[in-house]
Amino acid sequence: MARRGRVELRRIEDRTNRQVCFSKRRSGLFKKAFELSLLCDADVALLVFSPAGKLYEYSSSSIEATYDRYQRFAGPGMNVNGGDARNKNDGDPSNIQSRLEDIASWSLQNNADDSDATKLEKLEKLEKLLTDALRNTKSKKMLAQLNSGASTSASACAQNSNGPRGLEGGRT
Amino acid sequence: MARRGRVELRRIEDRTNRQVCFSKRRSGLFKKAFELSLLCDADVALLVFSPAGKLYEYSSSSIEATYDRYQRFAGPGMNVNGGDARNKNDGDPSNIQSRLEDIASWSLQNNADDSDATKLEKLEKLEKLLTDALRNTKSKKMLAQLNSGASTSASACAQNSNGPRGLEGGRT
DNA sequence: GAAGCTATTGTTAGCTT
DNA sequence: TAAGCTAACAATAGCTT
Repeated sequence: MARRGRVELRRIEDRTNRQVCFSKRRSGLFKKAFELSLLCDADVALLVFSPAGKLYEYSSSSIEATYDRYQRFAGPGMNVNGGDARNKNDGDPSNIQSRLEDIASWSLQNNADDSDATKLEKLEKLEKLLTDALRNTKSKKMLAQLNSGASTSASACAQNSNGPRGLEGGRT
Repeated sequence: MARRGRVELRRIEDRTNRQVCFSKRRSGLFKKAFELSLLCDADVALLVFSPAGKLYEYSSSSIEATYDRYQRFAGPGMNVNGGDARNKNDGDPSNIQSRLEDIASWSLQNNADDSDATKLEKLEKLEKLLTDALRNTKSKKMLAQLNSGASTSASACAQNSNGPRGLEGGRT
């Protein structure tokens, strides 16, 4: 039913058991890595080689990019380098971008384990949603274009958009 | 005393809260990584950059060695598994749909107050984001289509080869 | 603003199918 | 062999100090 006691922290000797444990814990580890990057806006790169030599990877941006960053950071006696080239809109000006990134990220993560057929189904649904959203946006854009004057009356509006008011009605 | 409900999977907006969460979860993640490598005899490399740019690393052997191994492995074939699945019953598409609806709703509401010129600017930005997301989704879909062998629906394959970063494919 | 507490959610070892 | 179940264990969000 359930385990008898605490987990012993040493190599699992039984081969089958070790493989099953690897599969389960790898799954959990990748989930945790993903959650950390999403919740806390961290850059995470994770490489795992199974005992059999099979590779599993996750990265919130890309393995290569994160490793490059690591080398610049830890390699030579590089200076502090707190900030970096990445321009994450931290002040959540257009929070839309963050959320789209979240969706893409989540989608990728979530699809990784499915069969290709199931994955395809989900992706088709997502594609439709995005297509609809895009069509809707284009439509509104056209309207705004007409209203703002056919010719480009580029006005100097502050690009300061406030946070996502009314967005917090979160889903579970 | 304790949390009210389940954790929302989105970026934590409050900075202090995000920092505390980062610290706690980072600790948990590294522990899990260590346990995986020990229990299952796996080679694990983990790089984490905090939002502030601070580096945290763990590797069962060495970051460099594992990255070298990764390059040799992923270089030619590009057959790599990404992260793993999450709650299976937590309907994937519906969650995505909710979030897209949130975005659309927010966009609509948020744009109401703006001048048309500003609105136009924002909509153009949103359009670009959606276009990118759609292209990315089509890419992944095409990949899934190829892997699943049979084409279930008559959707045309996208032409862009600008695939998503983490090509997932190998399932065994 | 770090450290400790605990109710609550989340993970998983051993089992069953 | 893989997939699903559930009791037991572990992680942690919000709180207090």
